[in-house]
Amino acid sequence: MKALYTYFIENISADIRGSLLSGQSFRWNYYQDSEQKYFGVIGDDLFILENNEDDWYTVTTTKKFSCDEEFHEFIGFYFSLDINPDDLFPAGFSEQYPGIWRLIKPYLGIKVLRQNAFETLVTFMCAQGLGMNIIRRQISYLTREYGKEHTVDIAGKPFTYNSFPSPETLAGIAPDSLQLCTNNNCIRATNIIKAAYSVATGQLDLEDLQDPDMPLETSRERLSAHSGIGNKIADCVLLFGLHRFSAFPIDTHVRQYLATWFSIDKALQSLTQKNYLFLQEEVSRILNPEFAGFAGHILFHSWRKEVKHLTSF
DNA sequence: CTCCAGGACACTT
DNA sequence: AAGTGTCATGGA
Repeated sequence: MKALYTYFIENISADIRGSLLSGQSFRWNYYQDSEQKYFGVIGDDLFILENNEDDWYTVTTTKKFSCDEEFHEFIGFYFSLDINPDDLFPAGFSEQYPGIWRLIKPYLGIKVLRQNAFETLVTFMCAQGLGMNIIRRQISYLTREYGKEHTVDIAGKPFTYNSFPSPETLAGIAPDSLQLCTNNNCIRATNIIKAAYSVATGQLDLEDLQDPDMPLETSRERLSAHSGIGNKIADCVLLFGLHRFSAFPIDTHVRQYLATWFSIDKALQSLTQKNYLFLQEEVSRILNPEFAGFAGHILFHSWRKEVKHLTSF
């Protein structure tokens, strides 16, 4: 049974809810159905974030920090607080696209989380061609089935949660077993097991890919060399799991907003390799290339919420 | 029954 | 190299 520790976040300038529940992680949820309280797992630790007032949060966690400073460093890293929000969109963006700016303004506090690379890799391999709700369910199955279980005493009641399964664990299971966690898709289960094996054996070194000095194209090629990983999933892993904020994944929603908001007609044509790269090139002229993916995630979420009115997260 | 969901890949030109 | 069709599965 793990112990709990309490820390405080004071005056944080970030949209915590939006960051946790905008489809970049599927490991966070409302706690006890409270809109002000979120819980999730980072590594082997449970985190419960409770919004007190405005930008103040109480954090209850199984992770013991040696001091307050270490806690804030951890939070700052996870929520990318080191990234200046003013750098995300180029100067003049709000004047050039006032209509879009009005829609995304409530979401400018959303941060791209610095998540674990392997988790992100598996998560987005699962996500292919599925809706958010189903993805969430699959990841939940996956962690419950193969992740190490922990129990913690919360107000006298035992609360269980699971770590994300390790590469070694996933590498060693049978496809027809994992299939339950991949919407009964055996091909996808096989691909995930292969990728996990590749990570477990060191053939795919995710630490390497995290190196900011490695060209983005090289990182992407290393990832998409694996079956089941194309441009889009590779870019998602780069952005959400390898902390490469320039990586700009293009999916069905992104295509829609590129066409509607930025009048890029080619966004609606078939997404061939050439067209995919062309669209990224176009985007690099609209957004700040260094943070294209970061800004793109804000646009993505705004589009889903404000235009499509989707409630899944 | 049709269409959609944070696509990938083999197979023609 | 580039474009086109196919695959896969559950949910609305």
